[in-house]
Amino acid sequence: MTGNKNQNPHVSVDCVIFGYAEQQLKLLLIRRTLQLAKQDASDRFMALPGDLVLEDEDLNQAAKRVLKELTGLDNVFLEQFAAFGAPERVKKEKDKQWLQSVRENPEARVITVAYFSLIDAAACMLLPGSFSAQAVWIPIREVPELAFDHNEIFEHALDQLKRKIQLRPIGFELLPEKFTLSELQNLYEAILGRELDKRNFRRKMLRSGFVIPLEEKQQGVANKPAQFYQFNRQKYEELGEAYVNLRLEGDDDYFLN
Amino acid sequence: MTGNKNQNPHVSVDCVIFGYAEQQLKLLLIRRTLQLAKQDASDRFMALPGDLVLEDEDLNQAAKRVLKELTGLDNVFLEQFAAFGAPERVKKEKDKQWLQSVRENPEARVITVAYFSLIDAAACMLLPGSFSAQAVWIPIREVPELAFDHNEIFEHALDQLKRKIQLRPIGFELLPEKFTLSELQNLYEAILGRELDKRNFRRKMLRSGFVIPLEEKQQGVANKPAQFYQFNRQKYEELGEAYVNLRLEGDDDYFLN
DNA sequence: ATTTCTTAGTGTATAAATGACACTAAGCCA
DNA sequence: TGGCTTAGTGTCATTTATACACTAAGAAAT
Repeated sequence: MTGNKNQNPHVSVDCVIFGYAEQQLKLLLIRRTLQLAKQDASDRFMALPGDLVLEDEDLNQAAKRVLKELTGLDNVFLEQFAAFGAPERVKKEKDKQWLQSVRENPEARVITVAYFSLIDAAACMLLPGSFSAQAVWIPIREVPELAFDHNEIFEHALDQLKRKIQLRPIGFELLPEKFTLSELQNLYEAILGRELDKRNFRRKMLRSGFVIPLEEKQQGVANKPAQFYQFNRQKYEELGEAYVNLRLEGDDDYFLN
Repeated sequence: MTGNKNQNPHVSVDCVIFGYAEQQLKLLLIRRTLQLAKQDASDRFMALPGDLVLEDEDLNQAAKRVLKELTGLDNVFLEQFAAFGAPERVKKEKDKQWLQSVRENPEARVITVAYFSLIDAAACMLLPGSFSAQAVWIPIREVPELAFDHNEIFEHALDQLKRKIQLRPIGFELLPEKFTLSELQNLYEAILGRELDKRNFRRKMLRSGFVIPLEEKQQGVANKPAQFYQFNRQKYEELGEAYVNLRLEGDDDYFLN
């Protein structure tokens, strides 16, 4: 965590950072380590990256700062999605030791504002620097028990992502500049946790106008080389905050008609 | 505001409470009055109902408490939608005097968690009691300059409502138990700020299964009496948090396909 | 050179939803 | 009885959704 001066000890931000690598959706977690290097219970839990908000800092700024310190990335998708403020959320036995080692007032109630972020995992070298901790990518199906109420926050973020991805073309944030439609489909399948029909998926994406084909094709693959595409950022920006129909077939969890 | 003991001076909740009456969508606001009855600048601004969170109180509880104290209503639609935490949000000149009269530490930065609520305005008699203030219903097109960043919070809530109403059948929360389809359409038009085709609207609502016809009809109206309907709460509960396609025609702000 | 393997890429038919549009029905009142 | 007002209804053309199976291209192995 950052230096202690000028922190607001009552409000923090936590970031649920999603990345996509090796055909899997992953979550960026911090492996907590106590300075004292003594093994204890509270050291066993990984946590979402987060920090107390500084006294003169906006919430969004604070989230950006956490993300930047950890990943080196700036100007990536980052959106507030909920505040968590149960009085007992930082008062569980499992978290006590760690809080004592790192907070001036470990008993204080802390309300946290949660953000979710989508990044191209390949484009970010992890900088464990200022967090005095290690950052690791964990596949979302393998997320262990986390510190505080971070499992709840993560689940909430994943729900959010599943919905939002069908209302706004944000999936592209997880991919590199150029990508194939199969990669894009794979990503959607990883997020939604179900398989999609290839032809319907391609039709939907192409008609939406958010993917534009490049001249380039894959090279040196042991099969028919795939066409590369690019995200249509201009159209995305014209969109503003509006929603788009990107609903994909078979989502009984979503639309029931 | 409630008694000062055990408040967390750093976190508040604010409620954007929508009601529907006289064919208009309205916002419930508090007319601030200083105990001292002296006229000053900060007294001119109305504000969203809100309060500091108590030390041992969950955020949702705090919002419920504010709503209950003000309207007497419990068990109504109330949903967190965003946190606002700009450092300067409580530091504008216009709000200073009022803060001094009501807060122990008027300089303190306050992060607020905003909720939006939908209630049947007719079912609630306003109880200005503990707020030492008057509550008033203001049509949403006539909302004046408000205290703090409350205009921003309100606009945000209204956006949210416009979208959400097309993804979940929450419009009914604003109506009495029994209502006519024309009333329902009117409500949607008031929220969305545009006119809808009567036949398409009725088809959509009836097919959705969220309205069920009653035996009863209007009485004593100077025209063909309308059928009464009821909201299908059972189907709503089965829905859980899932989204439904309730999109209405002509929403260029929403879906662009 | 031919075969094999693997992933890319394509089209159609049916069903359902959307959107545009105009007249009749019922009751009250003058 | 006629006039006023709001309720209530149906169709057609277009678009969208869904289910479904084969060919194309390249690399590697024989």
